[in-house]
Amino acid sequence: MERKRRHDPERRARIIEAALSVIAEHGVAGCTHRRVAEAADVPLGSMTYHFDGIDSLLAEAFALLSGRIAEDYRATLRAAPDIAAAREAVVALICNGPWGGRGTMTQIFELYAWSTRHPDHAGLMSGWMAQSREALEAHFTPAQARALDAMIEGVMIHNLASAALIPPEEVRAIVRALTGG
Amino acid sequence: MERKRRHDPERRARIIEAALSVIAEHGVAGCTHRRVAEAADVPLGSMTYHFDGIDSLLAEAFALLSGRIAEDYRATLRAAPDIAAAREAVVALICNGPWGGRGTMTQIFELYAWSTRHPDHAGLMSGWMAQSREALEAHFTPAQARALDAMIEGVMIHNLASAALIPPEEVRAIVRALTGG
DNA sequence: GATGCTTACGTACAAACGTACGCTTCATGT
DNA sequence: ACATGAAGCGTACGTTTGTACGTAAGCATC
Repeated sequence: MERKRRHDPERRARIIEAALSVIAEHGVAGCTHRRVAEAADVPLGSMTYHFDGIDSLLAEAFALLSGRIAEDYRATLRAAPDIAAAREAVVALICNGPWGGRGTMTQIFELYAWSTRHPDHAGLMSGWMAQSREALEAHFTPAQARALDAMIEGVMIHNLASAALIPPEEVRAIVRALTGG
Repeated sequence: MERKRRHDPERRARIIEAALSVIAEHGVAGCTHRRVAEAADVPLGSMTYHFDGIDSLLAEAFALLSGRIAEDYRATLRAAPDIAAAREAVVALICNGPWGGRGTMTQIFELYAWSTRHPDHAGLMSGWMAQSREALEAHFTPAQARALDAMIEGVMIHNLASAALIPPEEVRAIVRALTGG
């Protein structure tokens, strides 16, 4: 009988990471203890040891996802020195789109669906949006920030669905229209 | 031994309807034959009799959902006699929002997530968006239609997440900005 | 190296799942 | 009234699921 990797401090984090990738591939519907365990290369027993149940694992996974994306968002905008650059940053956010491939977008949809059905975790969605709005308000008025934020979301979804991407030039024009430039 | 309702021509449709409401409440993850059967008040056996499997039931349910929403969309826009009315129709679409309560939005997210993971049914999403874009193009230029379509999506999502709705006045301003009015 | 305490794992179990299939019921033609 | 075929249901089966729990490994202390 052989026991391996008893000491493995990254394990918990690796499980969460694995959960995200399982979600991307199989959705929340297919995110089972066993599948995640295999993806993370940990024994099944580790699942119930590290997490209180599948829902609590999902909650942590989604928290990681939203935190990560919000950070990306913030960083991109913070780097902009003036309004013109900020506008261009927004264009970049939209066009570089789902921050890491199609899978990320799937994860985001699953997050939306899941958090809508779990009022206890509604903060995942609203907090994230508050953060992105706040990041935008460093450069724009609150009303403009609201409009841009919604626009980013909407364009990304449409870009994902219809394969025919809205060209950057057009995105730029929209951003200009929304920010009175 | 008692047998009931052998003759029940609406049964198939009722099952699909029930599937949608189960999805709203439990997500695709919790959409099981048994739960749907109970919701539709039909015996479990009817599930496999009327549908080839759970995925094929989901596909039909989502098709119904998207068709229904697209129709709503089209009808609202078709009723507008001129540009000004069309703009107002768009505002109405956004503000009256999820066409039938929070549950509808959950269903839509689940549809997005599901169809993204099922390439065979990607047409559900892209077809719907094509339809709504087409409806918009009766009144606006293609570029404006794309922008409005994305905007509608984005604002609705944000309205759902953050409880603090974007006021109609502001929506009206955005629509005006996007359509050069 | 023996002891005791913490950490982590293997495994077993009940519940819930999707699905197949034989049998009942009904409508129809005679 | 009866036969017959189609339609629809009840049930049972093999899998997969989440989770609990006894037990083994690691580690500090002596």
